[in-house]
Amino acid sequence: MIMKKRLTVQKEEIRRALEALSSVHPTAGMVCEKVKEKIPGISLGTVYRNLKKMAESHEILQLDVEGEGMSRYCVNTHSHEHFKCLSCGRLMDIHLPPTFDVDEAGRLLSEHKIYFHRLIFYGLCKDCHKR
Amino acid sequence: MIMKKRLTVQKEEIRRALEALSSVHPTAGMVCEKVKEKIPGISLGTVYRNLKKMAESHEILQLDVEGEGMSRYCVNTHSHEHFKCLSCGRLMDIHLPPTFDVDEAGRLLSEHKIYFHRLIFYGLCKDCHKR
DNA sequence: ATATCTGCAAATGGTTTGCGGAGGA
DNA sequence: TCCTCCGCAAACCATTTGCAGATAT
Repeated sequence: MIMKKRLTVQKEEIRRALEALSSVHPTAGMVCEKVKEKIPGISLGTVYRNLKKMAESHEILQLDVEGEGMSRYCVNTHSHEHFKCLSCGRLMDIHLPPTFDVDEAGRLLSEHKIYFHRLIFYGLCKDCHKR
Repeated sequence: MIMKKRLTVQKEEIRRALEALSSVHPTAGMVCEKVKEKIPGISLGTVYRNLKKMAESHEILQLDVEGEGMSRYCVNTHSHEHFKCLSCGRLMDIHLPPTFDVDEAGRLLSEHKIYFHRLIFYGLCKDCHKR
């Protein structure tokens, strides 16, 4: 049972939107709005379907932030962590040094086979903290 | 505007259920079923309302595991991390050594004020890995 | 006494899905 | 042509909420 993947303009634009919005870590709805600039007729269902496939194939990250009722998506698959500001609500990237290997620490401290992790910090961002 | 808290049997039993089910990291529905053994008439709405308050006041942890459509709850507020087995689906505790200070690493590597974090590892648990 | 809490049931809202038609290979 | 993908709209389902009565203090 071979499942051939097709390249559609919708899929391309969804990826493009994810990249354009990467700094805000968009939700499915935000991605859909962005794609509408190019494809006004795009449907939210299509966006969800594609995001789900991309997340399952590890092309993108799906982030479930505590307290938010919806998922955010991240095109940056390079190892990095996230920070959520409890004041302004922004979700930002944080890069830990390679010497601080989270997965490796988990492997050393448990007998499980660890594939990947999700780490989100919560607090006040630099800007909100100053005020 | 003072909001006085009342002690109700529902609240007590919800906490008791959370403790009894702590090893499985129960969902709201599971907590409700457990409480029904003592209070058959308990409503799911009451369970949700209490869990939400407890999570907001940091009495318990609310865990949003990737791919699961619902929250899990954790009474253990001592510092620890979680591991989700992608095969059997179990969510387990992992204890990292105090020397591996996740929050401190975040503070050092960013200019944000970090209050807490959520870290979940994904992979194959010891049992599933053996098979 | 009275303000909070509960049970009930309806509403909410993000996400999924069935279907018939469109379109990529 | 064939089969996957799309748009549409309804369905799903975890969670929230309005209301009237119950209850803790």
